[in-house]
Amino acid sequence: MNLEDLRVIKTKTNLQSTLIELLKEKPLEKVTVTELCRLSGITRRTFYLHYENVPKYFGEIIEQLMDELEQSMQKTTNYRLLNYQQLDPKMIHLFEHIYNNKEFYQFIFNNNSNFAYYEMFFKRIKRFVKSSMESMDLINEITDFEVSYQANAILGIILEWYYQDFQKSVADMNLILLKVLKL
Amino acid sequence: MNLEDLRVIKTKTNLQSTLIELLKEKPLEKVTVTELCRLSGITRRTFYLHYENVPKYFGEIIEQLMDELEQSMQKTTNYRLLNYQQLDPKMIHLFEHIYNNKEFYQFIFNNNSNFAYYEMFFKRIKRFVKSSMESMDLINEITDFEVSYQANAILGIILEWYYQDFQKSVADMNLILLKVLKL
DNA sequence: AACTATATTATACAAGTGTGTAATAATTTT
DNA sequence: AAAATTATTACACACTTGTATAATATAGTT
Repeated sequence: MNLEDLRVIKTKTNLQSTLIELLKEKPLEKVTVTELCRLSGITRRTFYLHYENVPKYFGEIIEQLMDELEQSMQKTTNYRLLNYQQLDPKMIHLFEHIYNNKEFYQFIFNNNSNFAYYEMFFKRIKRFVKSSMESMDLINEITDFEVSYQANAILGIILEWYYQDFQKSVADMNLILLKVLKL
Repeated sequence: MNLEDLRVIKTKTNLQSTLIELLKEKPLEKVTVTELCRLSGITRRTFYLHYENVPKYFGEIIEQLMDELEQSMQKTTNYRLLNYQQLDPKMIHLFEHIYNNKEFYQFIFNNNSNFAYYEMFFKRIKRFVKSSMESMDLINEITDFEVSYQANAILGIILEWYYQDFQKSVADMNLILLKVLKL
């Protein structure tokens, strides 16, 4: 038995590319299932066979982005997030990934966006922060509150970057994070 | 000329109380304008004369909640958020307010929620953190990045509290915040 | 109390939503 | 290559949405 039917793959890739195209013209909340399907050349019925609605569907695309985010962060396996003393240039990968995918992160932080997207982001950062903390501090137990605190703090910086329209360079963001962690 | 017509006040209070009632039965995304208006005894046309749609309308109610939040925080004007040395019992007002309005905060953090609600929350916490930081540190300039970092960090703790279904007591949360800020 | 302003209603319409059913077509399995 | 499986289609249905228009009712103003 195959993992995915060829037909399914075809419909899904069709849908995804037309959605990406549509999002260059209009915000997500203006994309209707009807239009998406008409442009993709598939029936609405088929869409609903796979997904609930447009925002939930977009959530799947965001999950793909989050996989890439995680890979970016894992490039810096041995980097210690809270080791303020030395600036590791590898650390730059997090902000680099975000900058390279600005458009998607703008959808996540957009006013009409779904909170679920933010949560996906949050969860991945938490995972990264947790392993960073654990590799640093082998003595004490790290609580979920500490992890959520640190992870969401970093997200706060990223949010601020977004609010300032990604004016700051990736290198600047790197320094800002280090400075703020030291605080 | 009056600030608000009596008729307007009547429709708005009607709508609000029926919405609150409806939200005890079903999630926000299942509330339709049609049902809301039928139960409120007003026409759909009237609803659209005042609001855009149900989620945006609910945003107005959240703004009211945010006003209450800000009042709670202002009760502790002289409390210094980052003064780790002494635990001020007044500080409890923040978590107290959240606990007393659990149901609303569950709507904000809910998976199908609008990111706009989170942002409203974030903005208020930022304002509080900014003034706290400014009253502490009169020498250095405080950047927006530092404020967003601290504010969202606190929101991270609140989010974790929500994930753990508000099991921890208000007093516990108070201690957790202090401990984590000291970290 | 009469006049003016405007909020609300009644009604209608084109469009989109989510779901059901049976027929058809493409893919996988044997 | 034939059979079995299942994704997709075609069509239909009740429902919701957002907007338009004219009539009505209710408030505020003089």
